[in-house]
Amino acid sequence: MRLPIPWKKNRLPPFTCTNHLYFTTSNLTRLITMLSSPPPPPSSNSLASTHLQSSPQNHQLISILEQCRTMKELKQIHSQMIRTGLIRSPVERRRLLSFCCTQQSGEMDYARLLFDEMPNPDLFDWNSMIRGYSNRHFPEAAVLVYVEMLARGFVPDDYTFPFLLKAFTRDAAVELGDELHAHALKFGLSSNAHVRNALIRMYSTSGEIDTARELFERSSKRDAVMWNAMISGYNRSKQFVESLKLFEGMMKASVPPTPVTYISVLSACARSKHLEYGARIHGVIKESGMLPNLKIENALIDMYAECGDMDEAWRLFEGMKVQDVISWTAVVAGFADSGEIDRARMLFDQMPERDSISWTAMIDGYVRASRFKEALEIFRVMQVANVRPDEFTMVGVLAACAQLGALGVGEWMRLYMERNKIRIDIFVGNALIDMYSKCGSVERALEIFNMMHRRDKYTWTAIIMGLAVNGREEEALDLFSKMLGTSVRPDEITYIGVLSACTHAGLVDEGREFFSSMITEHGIMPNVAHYGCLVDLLARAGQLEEALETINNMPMKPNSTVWGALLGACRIHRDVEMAELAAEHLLELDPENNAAYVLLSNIYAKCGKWDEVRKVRQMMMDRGIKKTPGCSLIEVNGEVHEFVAGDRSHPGSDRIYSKLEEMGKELKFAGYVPDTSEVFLDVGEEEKENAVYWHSEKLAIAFGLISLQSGVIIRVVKNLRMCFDCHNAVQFVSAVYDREIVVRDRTRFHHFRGGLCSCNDYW
DNA sequence: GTAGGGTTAG
Repeated sequence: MRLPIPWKKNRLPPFTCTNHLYFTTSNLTRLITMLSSPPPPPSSNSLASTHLQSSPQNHQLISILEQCRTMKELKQIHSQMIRTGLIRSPVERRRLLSFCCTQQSGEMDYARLLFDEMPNPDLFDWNSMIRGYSNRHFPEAAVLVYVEMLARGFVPDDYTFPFLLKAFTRDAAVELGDELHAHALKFGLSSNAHVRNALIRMYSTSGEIDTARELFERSSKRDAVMWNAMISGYNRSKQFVESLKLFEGMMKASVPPTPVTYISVLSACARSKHLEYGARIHGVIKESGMLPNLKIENALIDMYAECGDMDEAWRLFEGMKVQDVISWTAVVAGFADSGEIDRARMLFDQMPERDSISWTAMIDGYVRASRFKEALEIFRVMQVANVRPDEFTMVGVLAACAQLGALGVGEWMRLYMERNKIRIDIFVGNALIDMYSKCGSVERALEIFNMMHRRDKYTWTAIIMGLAVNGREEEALDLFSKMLGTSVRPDEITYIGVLSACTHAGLVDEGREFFSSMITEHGIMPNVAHYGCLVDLLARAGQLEEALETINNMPMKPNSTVWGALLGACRIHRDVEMAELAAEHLLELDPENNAAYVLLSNIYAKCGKWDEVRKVRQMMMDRGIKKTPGCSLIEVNGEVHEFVAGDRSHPGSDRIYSKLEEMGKELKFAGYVPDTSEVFLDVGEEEKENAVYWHSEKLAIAFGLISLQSGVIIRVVKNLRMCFDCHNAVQFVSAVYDREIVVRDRTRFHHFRGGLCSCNDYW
């Protein structure tokens, strides 16, 4: 079939007029051919139905049908219609079908049954079916009906495509968009404004914003709706500057903006944090006489809140005659974002009505405020309130699980999603990979990665990072080279993952190579974090001088992470002189950095320089600097337990400490010697032993040994780096108690099994 | 006798 399609050749190759194979090879066409069948015989009951309709009983039924509100009522009416024979009237049948397809309460399964019973469905009925599936967000089902319709010899009209395309998700738009566009052209419908706007929307959904723009440009008449469609298309592709430019163009073309125009433009200002422009638009809106208007006011509140002007957002909110759930959510999210999380919570509790978006905004607020347990707690309350979480919600709670290292809760979330039919879309998939990686369950992370159909740079970055910190550096680098074979490009964060893989594995040469190919091959200029990785890589591998040289030659000012990396390596390599230099720079940049003091004193202590240790301690006291207390989390039965060193606040404390004592004996029997070289205090040997005995991770592990069945992996999350003694002790525990233990510390994972650690003592 | 554009969250 050759199609007379006037279209630019280089832009849309699959259906330009030169490609006449298109319709014969496509999936849709194959389906259409497969389904093609002779049309059903014409109905023979039209006369009868005319006769039936006139009975008084049927008149009554028809008027009840007109007022019908629920499916239950509809089904009753339907059965009566069958009894009286009214069902044979095509008009009344159609009314039943329309109800199912267009009403909120309508059911598409029932619609399909009705439709299949229709002797002669016409184009209106086919459109109704398509519209019904579309409204319920079943694009695939809508397309199938469309295909069936073509196979039965019907020709779509200018209603068909807007209905069909309305529900298109990104996947559907990518897969079928071009082909359906070709159909619209073939049927001569593409110049219809409704069809064209539907196509513009569809292309901006599939990411082909330039194609959308081309449709827009090629239109002879552009009304406000078309401008709006194009502006929101740019919003959808996150090209906010283009949205604003287009709005300017609309003004120049003297097309009067509608409320929707302003809502879209304000959204563009909000998301690009363009407060000044937003405020100007605010002025224009005031003059337009469109206010008060709930939706515009909501957009204004959102714009001010996102741009950080909470005073103005709050003023607007308070001045509103009516507020809806969107207005409330915008201020709650605004306060949460600006750091006033408790105020946000207070408002949240006052909300007259909360939907899943409001709950999600609150959950995300807690996550951003690093209050992860509260994020999980409010998710629980959300379920009590019987509000159904969606994909967005799950991303938030999974992030909380990731930070807490709460694998059990994370697993529960995944089951929950399965049971509640929450899809693993690309965002949820990425969040799951991150959660599993940060909980040390890299196998599960890989499972998710492998089942994802679509992967973006965040997907690849998450899995590369996950493998890198879990001691599977080679696989991380393998996946990175696989990533380079796809169309997804790495960004600066991906390279942090790649470089940390090299650091953890001590792959100095490879790391150097990646560092330079990042610049030469991908045009990514290294930032201070990349230099931090490079310094870490060199220093940890013992090339301290070279690391220092790198710092001195950096094109930007080194930050505390960079000096911290050098200082940390000095601890491993016991280089006091270099440590002093690094600490000096570090404290100059960040005088409050308690980790620097602690590291320096650790190094002095290791080298037996007790006078120096005392000096550092004195300095800390003089300056009022306190060591961040070590803190370890362990999850048991879905509850996260928290321990700090020497902690006795846990209800099971007595049992934990006696377990700890027993552990000490067992470990010593197996050859473990406490390594007190890093103890911060200059005290007697016995006290030092106690000091390391009571480190938070040992408490958490003792608790894990008591409360978790044998065979269950003990997983602990620690806020600081593990000390040498704990690392050594846990290796012994894994052998003596035959337990797999996973500890996530500040920088990486340690998987202990059979007396060995996945980090090969290189951390 | 049906329809097109929009806002709050990752």
